[in-house]
Amino acid sequence: MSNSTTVQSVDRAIAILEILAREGDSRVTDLATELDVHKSTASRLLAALEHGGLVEQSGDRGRYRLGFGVIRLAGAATAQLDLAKESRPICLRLAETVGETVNIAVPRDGDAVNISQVRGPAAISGHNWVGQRTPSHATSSGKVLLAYGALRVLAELERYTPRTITSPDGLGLDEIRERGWASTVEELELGLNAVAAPIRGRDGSVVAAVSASGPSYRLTPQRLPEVAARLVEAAREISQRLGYYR
Amino acid sequence: MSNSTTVQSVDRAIAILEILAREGDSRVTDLATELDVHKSTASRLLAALEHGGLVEQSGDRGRYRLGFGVIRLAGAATAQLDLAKESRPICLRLAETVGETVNIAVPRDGDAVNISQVRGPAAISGHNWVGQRTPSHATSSGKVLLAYGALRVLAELERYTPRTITSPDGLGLDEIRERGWASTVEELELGLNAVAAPIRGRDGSVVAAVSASGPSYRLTPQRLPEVAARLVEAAREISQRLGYYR
DNA sequence: GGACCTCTTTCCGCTCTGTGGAAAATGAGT
DNA sequence: ACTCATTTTCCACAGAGCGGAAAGAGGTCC
Repeated sequence: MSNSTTVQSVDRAIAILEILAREGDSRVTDLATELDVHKSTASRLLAALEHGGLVEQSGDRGRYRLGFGVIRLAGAATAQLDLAKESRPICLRLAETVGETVNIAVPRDGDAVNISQVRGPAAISGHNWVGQRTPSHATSSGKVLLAYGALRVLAELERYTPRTITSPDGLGLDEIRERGWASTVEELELGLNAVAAPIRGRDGSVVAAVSASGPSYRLTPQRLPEVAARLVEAAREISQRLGYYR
Repeated sequence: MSNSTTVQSVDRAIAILEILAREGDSRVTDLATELDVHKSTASRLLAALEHGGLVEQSGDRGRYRLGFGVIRLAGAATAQLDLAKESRPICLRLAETVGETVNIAVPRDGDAVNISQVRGPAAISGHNWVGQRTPSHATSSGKVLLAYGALRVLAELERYTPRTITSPDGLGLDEIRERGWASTVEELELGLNAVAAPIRGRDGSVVAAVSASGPSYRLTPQRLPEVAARLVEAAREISQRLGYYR
């Protein structure tokens, strides 16, 4: 990744943000001087940044400072960095203990999206799920997110295997909440089983799910409760690291 | 300020930040689709944002998320918004009480820079100081920032009037710290007097000064201690609002 | 209130920067 | 090792961004 594949006006806009962070309130002319660009260029870049909420005018016309949009972005960044960072060591340990692939999934636009993965030690292990959207009703993470209200149940549930549950009532969301974990037995793919538990954010709402998945010859239905207990404990620990105390 | 005076590539870069805030981890192709631009355009915009620290790659090549630079900018934005917002009502009241122009000044590159102002009710009042850099040794705010270590004393101090103090030892910084306020008597301009007190941030360090200034026929040397007492009280109140408890 | 000054914003012609298409590079899966 | 999908880099070209100038806006002074 070299400097030749960048965008000069974006570089300049970012430089404006840096100057405002360092200097506070600044005028168009001062920013133009410091950037070594024409005043109208500085004014136009500031207009774009203001339109995006990253800078705002501080009362007097022509005086600019960083805007609230920056704080909003940082809030999202902090939350995302926290979940990835805090879950990593726990997932590494869990994959060793359970012997299967461990994933973290978050709710996104009606699907469960896997944001990280640690493979188990077995020679035969499943897909790379990172970044993949998975249907909520046919995955254990998805069912957790549905059961705790982080995702909405659709009226029509698509079939992936003969064992996919296609009726909303058949998902057993009440039982999942009561039990504290969800599982799937060859509902997404033949030969693939999984089990998941809910991760809570600071305010107690379920923000993600931690799951273990593996081939059905290894992760048998008989084994699911034992693995679930470990996932529930891991989810509790991750939740605490995110600031949830109960 | 219309949409016609913006910069398309900056708009696109900001849109990428918004998508990452909403979606979390995203791939180049997904961002390109959502932005309705070519993949190479998305890749190049991300490269610029990554170079500026606002996004980072989340382990896997081609997967991007918001970066730490966003959190850093937000930290600066929060600090700046707090000082302006919290000091405003207090300065409004103070200008009425004291009857003179009230300013807040912060240390910037060796000078005291005025970031806000409330004019007193008098018909004759001074300059608009907002945004103006003032020499630290010849202004009351500057002397406060020097006395409490927020600014450094220069070896050579420029003369503005016959009354300007041009020797570093003559500034009386020890006395200012002991007294808790600083003043100037026609040291920056003939006929202009001022007095200032220190504002502390959350960690107790002096981050700004609140001052009152006016014509020397009104703000006489005899009146300075009384006005100073009100400024010290106002500074204490602003400091508390910024999170300083002592 | 008018004149003057300084700064910001908007307009416009021009050129150079950003774009999209294609090729090269890269990484995952079998 | 091969295949495939995705990302990154390269390059020609045109249109987006630039700087200069004019218009707009606000403050100061008389």
